Amino acid sequence: MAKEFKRYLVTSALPYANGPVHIGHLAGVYIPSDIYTRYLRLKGCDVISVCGSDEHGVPITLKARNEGVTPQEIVDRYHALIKRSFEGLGMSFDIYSRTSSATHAATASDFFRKLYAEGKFIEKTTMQYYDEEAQTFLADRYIVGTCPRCQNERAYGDQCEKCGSTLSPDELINPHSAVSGAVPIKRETTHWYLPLDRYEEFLREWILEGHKEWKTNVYGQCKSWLDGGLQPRAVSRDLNWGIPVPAEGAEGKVLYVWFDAPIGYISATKDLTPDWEKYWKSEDTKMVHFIGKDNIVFHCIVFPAMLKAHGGYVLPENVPANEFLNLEGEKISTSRNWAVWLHEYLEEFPGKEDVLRYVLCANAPETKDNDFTWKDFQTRNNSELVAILGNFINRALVLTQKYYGGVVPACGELTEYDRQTITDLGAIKASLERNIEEYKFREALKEAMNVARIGNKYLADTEPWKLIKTDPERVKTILNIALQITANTSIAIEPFMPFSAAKILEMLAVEPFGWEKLGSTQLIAAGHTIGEPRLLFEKIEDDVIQQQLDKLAATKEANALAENTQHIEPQKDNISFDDFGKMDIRVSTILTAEKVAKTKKLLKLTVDTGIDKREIVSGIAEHFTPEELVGKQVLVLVNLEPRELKGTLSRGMILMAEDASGKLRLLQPNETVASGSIVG
RNA sequence: CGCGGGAUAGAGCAGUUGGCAGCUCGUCGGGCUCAUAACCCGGAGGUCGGAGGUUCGAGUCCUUCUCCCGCUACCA
Repeated sequence: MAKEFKRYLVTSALPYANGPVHIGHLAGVYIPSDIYTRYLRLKGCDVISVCGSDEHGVPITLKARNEGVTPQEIVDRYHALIKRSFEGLGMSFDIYSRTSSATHAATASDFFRKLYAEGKFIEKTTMQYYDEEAQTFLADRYIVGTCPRCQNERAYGDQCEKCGSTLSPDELINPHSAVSGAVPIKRETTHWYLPLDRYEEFLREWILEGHKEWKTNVYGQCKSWLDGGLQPRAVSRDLNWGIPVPAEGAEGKVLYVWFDAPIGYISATKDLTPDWEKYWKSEDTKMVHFIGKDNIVFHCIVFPAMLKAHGGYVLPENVPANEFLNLEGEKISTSRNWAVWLHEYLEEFPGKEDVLRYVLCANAPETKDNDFTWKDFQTRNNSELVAILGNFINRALVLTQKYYGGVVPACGELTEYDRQTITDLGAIKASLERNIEEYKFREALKEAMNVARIGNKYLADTEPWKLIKTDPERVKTILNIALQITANTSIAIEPFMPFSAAKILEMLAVEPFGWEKLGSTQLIAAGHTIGEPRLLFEKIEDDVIQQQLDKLAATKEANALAENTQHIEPQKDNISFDDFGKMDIRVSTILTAEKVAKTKKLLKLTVDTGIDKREIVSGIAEHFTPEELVGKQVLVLVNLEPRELKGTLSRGMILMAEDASGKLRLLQPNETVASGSIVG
């Protein structure tokens, strides 16, 4: 049943070049991808691993505008930074390319041109919001206005975050551009669309029938999209940063990043080797995309549809998408600087590349979101890497130096216990292989560490330091086996911790063995002289961890400060006293409060307005618990047009003060007054 | 609103087709003293998110509810 493949093509999600790479990217995508690639190389497979910077798209142009530099300067800066830090971590891409390269421009253009010429696109003209001041069309998200449902003045063109309703830009009251603040106008624009619906049947068959082995999160997501019916998706945008659309009447239009970026995998391969077609166009190539969960749809639905439309390309054999990694309990956020940045880690923890690789793999979010904490980082280093792996290597080497001056003793007759140990060691290879090939890297890493566990147990049980006094001949066999196990650790951990694997080889003064030797007890010949033992890992002390925690605390403080000093909304237009008089605001008492089922933000309140007792639905559930509200006096606008929210008629509005960070506070009289008291 | 994923020992996770709840770390007790106070053995610790159902038997299958994350700007 398992298809035989002659070669492997491994891709890793292209990092977006508007910021550095952080531990979330590493745990989700790059570490698994590198483990997989190194494993295949070690086995002697024909494998290439490609990656590169994704350098187009609106956010980069906005960042450039904010900093007053060109988009090219932005991507140059981050491409260099990302590339360098990947190298520092030992990422073994065969090529790390970029989408602003000439090769990529040509590849992406050709790709588009072929689909265009063959009539694979459809053309649609629509009215889009245009910002005349910034001279740019605006994506839905960059239009801000008042929500027609809850009156929130900072609703986005696609959604109001306050009441949770899905919007279109047309529904916004008083829309303005988030880029310049200008009032946008409607302008006609034409775009090309890839009709994904035409590939629905093919995708359904290929994924739902053909790839039931994909991870549940990936398969489930695909099924959900396919069951919901696919829609045509625009492949072009009105923007001046990107690859120009190679078609009639396409001035000022570029390829949309989602169309452009995955083609980057192809152009990177072209930059790597003239033989690139072998990897992309032979049926016996196994292509694997390493991505994060937010990219599932693009790599499982959209890109395969593109490849299918083009024809001649292989489709991914698997897309092992990971979930997300949190940092100290909170979502990693580039804009809020809540992250551990790879380039900073490499500077602050020199020589500890493998520690990060280990911790991120051992705690990788393979089945659900996980949390990275510095405390856990320290524990894993101290009680796993130092205590189990480093310590075993050190014990074996130090004993050999002490008893035999560094010359490997000969292996004599084996005891039953020796044989059992060798059998246990031999079992690791198959299990390690199975786990890596099933993309279960966390489990695989544990298995690799078991080599050292076996070694520690072997030494503890055989006690050579005692036997040396009574049976020195037996000790030779014991240390020979201990050294063979040491050599095995180097093979087993290489995909995960290449720096440490190399150090072990160096200390043993031997050449790399290759994967197939894993489990062998004939790796080091008797009489061979080993090198000087050095410590493989060092303990990480509390103060080092504390420094990192302090750094994060400082970030948090800076964020809070920035939010408080954010710009104050400008004063609105004057209104007449009559206008003001139309508002009927009353002091009211909250009688009951409960969460509205199936919503995040809504609370259903019963209030005594003095006039009557009425129900009000309010989008404040994220700020107040029902319990703390009951009995409180609040100000209520009682003559607001009633509106139905989630099945309840809401009659009135609770008045709140909202600061720049979006936090809400109740407004109440400074001492209790009778319900129904008029405010004005 | 909808759809997808998740909830299992103090922490982090595994649990294949239903069949005696496991692993790593931590913790407690013991052993060892070659080793970076490291290593080895043993113990304690779980009503498997809540409720209901199917079954001789449910962590696993069904119904329902709650909470977290994603699908939705930056973003893996």
